[in-house]
Amino acid sequence: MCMTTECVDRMTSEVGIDSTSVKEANAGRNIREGSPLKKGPWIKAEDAILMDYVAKYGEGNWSSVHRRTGLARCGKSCRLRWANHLKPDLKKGAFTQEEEELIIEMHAKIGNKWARMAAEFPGRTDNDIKNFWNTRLKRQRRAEKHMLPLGVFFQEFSEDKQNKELATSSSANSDPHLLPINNVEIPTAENRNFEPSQQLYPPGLLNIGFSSFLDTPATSLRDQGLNSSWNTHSVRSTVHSSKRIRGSEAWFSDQNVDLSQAHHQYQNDGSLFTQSLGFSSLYTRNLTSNYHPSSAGDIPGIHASSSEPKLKGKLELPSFQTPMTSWDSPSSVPSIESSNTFIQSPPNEYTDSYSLSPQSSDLLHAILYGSQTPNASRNNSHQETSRDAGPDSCPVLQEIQWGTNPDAITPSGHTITSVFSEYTPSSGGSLEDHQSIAPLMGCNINQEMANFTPTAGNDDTSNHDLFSETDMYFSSTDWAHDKME
DNA sequence: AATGAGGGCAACCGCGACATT
DNA sequence: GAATGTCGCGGTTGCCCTCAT
Repeated sequence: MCMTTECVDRMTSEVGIDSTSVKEANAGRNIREGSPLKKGPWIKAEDAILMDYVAKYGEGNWSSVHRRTGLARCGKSCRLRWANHLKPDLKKGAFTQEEEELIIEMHAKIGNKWARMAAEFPGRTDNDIKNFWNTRLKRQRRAEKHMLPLGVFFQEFSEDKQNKELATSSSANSDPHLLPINNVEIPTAENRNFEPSQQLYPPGLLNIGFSSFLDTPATSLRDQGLNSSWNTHSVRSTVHSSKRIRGSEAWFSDQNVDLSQAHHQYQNDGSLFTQSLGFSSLYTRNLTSNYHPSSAGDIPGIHASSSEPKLKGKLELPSFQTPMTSWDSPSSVPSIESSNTFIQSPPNEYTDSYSLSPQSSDLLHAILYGSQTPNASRNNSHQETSRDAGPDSCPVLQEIQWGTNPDAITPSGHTITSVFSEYTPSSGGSLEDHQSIAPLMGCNINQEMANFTPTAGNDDTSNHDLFSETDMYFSSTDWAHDKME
């Protein structure tokens, strides 16, 4: 279809739009594609035409915009432009802290349902929220690039131990595709197609203490003032969730926390377990209804010593979150971004309420903002560049120190200690004390790492392979290189 | 001052759901 | 019931700006 000058004149007169402005608006249309429709940035003249059209015909019938006004834009483009920019009640500007917190909470519950989220934010568009979230992911990925390759880290801690312990522990594992970390077996780099299948973890486990922390802007962590004691044994990272959960497994192991016991516990009382970690009841419901772990064996890649029941039921997944049935035979390999999103998007149904319980919200706040930390997201984004990957900004170090800072105050006035106390099961099970929860939260890592004993691959390359070559656990190897320099 | 990296944002694309013919 | 059109959603890309080196 060719929009001739005569056509434009005729149509614009019908609609009452100045034909000159239409001609002006249509200048520079996408000639290359041979399309009568224009692509790319909108100009004011186009906006004016579209606004006139909406004023006259109302929202909708986007496909007729081109027909009725001669505006060389497709209906979809018009709808998008209107919805994202021209709509009168749109709220522009940075997200407030409250909005950010709500986004985080909602994303934890419903995943990448931007439109549904936007419905809860008057004046905000799904695109706004999506961009906001993706920006966080970018930041997150950047932070990951600078984190410590744990192989190096572990080696530093265990060089003096591994030689004498290697013989006994390595003999315990005969699977060449698995590198044991104590009792936890981890697929080696040989399983290149392997991608952690996060949905096979208890959703809440992934969601609190790891991914939420992951979301925390680097400066938010740095600004907690927890930056004074960097040393060569400190981990520098915001760890990818898939890495973090793996680390947590090692921590469980190192803390003599038996995963099977832990899982038994939340099989018996999912709420206790999840709440102990600050999970909302939403996750509890998932744990108790869809997820029935009874031992570490329910978590692929963790090979418990006994046989266990498998996952029951099918978890509802966001569109991109293709379920995988096993660690080494993924039906698809989601991107890192997807993985992140996945982890942060437990496959839960939309619930009747977005709000976490006050207590879990407290813990969420504690995780996200630490001690009276002013939100440092976009306004400080430029301070969060690669410079923040320096020793002073080691997120995990801050996790460690944060974990040792019992007086950190949540926005609602609770100390970290009190929140932990509130959520720590008072008795029974292997998660009965802070010590067992702390590893989940990244606390006391020094001790645990110090206890860590590589049981295989006691050379540089094997660790390196495990933690960086796969691109799934650790995205960067340049940290060690930097460190050498 | 030049340059590259990263952040933020706008817009497009592909796909699926739904309505209409 | 099939074909077609429309709309909405989620994912991705590209551009521009800022900042650090």
